Amino acid sequence: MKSEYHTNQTRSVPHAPCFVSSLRGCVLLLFVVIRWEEERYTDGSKWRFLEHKGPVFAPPYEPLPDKVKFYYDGKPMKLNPPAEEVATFFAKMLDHEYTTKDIFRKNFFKDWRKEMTSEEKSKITDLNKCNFSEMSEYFKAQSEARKQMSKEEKLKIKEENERILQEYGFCIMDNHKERIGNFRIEPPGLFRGRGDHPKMGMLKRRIRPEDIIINCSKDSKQPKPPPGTKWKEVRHDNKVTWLVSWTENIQGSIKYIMLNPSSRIKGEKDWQKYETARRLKKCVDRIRNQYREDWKSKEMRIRQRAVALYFIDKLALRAGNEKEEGETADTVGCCSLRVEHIKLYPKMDDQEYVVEFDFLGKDSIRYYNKIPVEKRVFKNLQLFLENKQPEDDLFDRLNTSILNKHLQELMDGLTAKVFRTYNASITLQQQLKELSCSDDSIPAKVLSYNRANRAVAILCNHQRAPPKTFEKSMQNLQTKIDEKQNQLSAARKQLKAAKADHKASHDDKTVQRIEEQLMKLQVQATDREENKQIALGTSKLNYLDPRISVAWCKKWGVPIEKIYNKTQREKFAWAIDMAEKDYEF
DNA sequence: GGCTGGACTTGGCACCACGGCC
DNA sequence: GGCCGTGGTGCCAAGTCCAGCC
Repeated sequence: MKSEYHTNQTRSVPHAPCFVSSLRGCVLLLFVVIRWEEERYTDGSKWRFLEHKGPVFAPPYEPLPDKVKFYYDGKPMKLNPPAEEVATFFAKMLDHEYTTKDIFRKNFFKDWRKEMTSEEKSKITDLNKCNFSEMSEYFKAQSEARKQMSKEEKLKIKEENERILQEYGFCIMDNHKERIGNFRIEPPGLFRGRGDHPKMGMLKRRIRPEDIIINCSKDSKQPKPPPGTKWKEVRHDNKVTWLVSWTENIQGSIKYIMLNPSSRIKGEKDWQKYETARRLKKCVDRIRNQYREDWKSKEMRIRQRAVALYFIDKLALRAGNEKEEGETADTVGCCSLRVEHIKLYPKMDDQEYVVEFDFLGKDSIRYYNKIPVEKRVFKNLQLFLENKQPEDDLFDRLNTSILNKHLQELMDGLTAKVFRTYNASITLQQQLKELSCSDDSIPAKVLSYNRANRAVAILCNHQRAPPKTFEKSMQNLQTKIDEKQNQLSAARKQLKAAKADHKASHDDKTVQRIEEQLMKLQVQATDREENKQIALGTSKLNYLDPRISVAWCKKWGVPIEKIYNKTQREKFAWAIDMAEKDYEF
């Protein structure tokens, strides 16, 4: 069996017919087509053979040493292991703001009490009387000790991790050895949602083998549960891509272990996504004309649909599914916008028909934007707002399902999120065309690339909190620039003097080298400053057709390593193989 | 047509290994 | 050789979308 496997490293065979363009030999070409035909199942199945070793469980709880005490109402109290474990979760977060929040404390205390013995329960009735500080100190000391470990000890841990990775981190799917994404089961702890989450502080319970569903092929060697335990179920469902699943107890949703982005199955899906977006490019004008027409429709539902689609297209808003109230943080997308999230200004400064958006989107990231819109859109919005309360839906005749059904009719495979992919990728391509300059040095070209990437991140509202070390690191960089400038003027002086004396010419090069170094630093500073509150990663990883970047690198002679790190190159191996310098999205 | 569960993608952030610098 | 800053990575939450059910 083993000799048939291709590892990621040795595999040079692309996953899709388009890869053919980058291949030279006919024999190889034939092989690609056959292999592709073989693996692209028409019956909806995702694989024929799947073998893996199952998940790695979180290490069991180790009770605290007796000297580390928990105090209730000033008196030491030894907790039983289950209650003690949950207490340690809280103690570990003591420095975090979370533990001061009412909801967090309330949820935690309620779930903690469930783990107590009846005796503990009757004693511990008020979280405010609990003192976790000794526990907290103990964990801080432990993490400090970990940092102070000797090289040998650190190496040993590293080797052990590597061993686990080798054993559990790979699977075999249809003749390929593939890297698994997240083969470790999430450890128990306190749930921390994002934003104002009503469930923050609840206990995320420990996952046991009895909770685990294994998915593998019948003819594979099945993973063994830890001694003395059983899996919940072993199934052989090749219509799905996951290897392991379990149900988490906070939302009752299912969690999965799936393959790494570098895997064939993920790469193919990614490629498909961008192909759908490219198909949208071909018919986007038609669709835009259509929704503009629909702004005039007699039917309210059609007008709403058309205005919502306009926002999704123009502003790259997310679809906005309905959410169960009280289960999650109150966030919205386009279809779930409420009256309170927009304000209309017939005139603002020198612009007409301005809409102001202010709402919390995915991950409770604020979306704030003021944009002028067409008069028709504006009038429609006024109509939608009539006789409504702030908490009413802006688009009361619309939801994502209605919208996506409509989109499906306009183009096969079209959904709301395709617009985000399309607009992100087309923006990158346009920006790169505008910003790139052949006279630029490599660092300047990379800055242009980052700026194009940044334009997309801004469009998609990918924000981040400024890094905690931002100010300091900017200062450090500025110091370096100042030093370099001094160095440069010194070198220039020297050169001038040398020239006057008709001395050696190699000093010329020294000046040049310093100039380059200085320019590099200045570019770095600009890039970092502009990037203060913008996160580039998400768009780079999920929205930008990597073939645009690969082609750009080839066209402008920028090494791909300057744009994609190793992991990203692995994820985008298909694109690196495929795209030539003239690739057009 | 609404509801729900399931599968899969997208998202920000904390943490830590690693490389550069003194 | 130790310190410091940072990029990369893992973590895991939170979206999207679809199928199947009634």
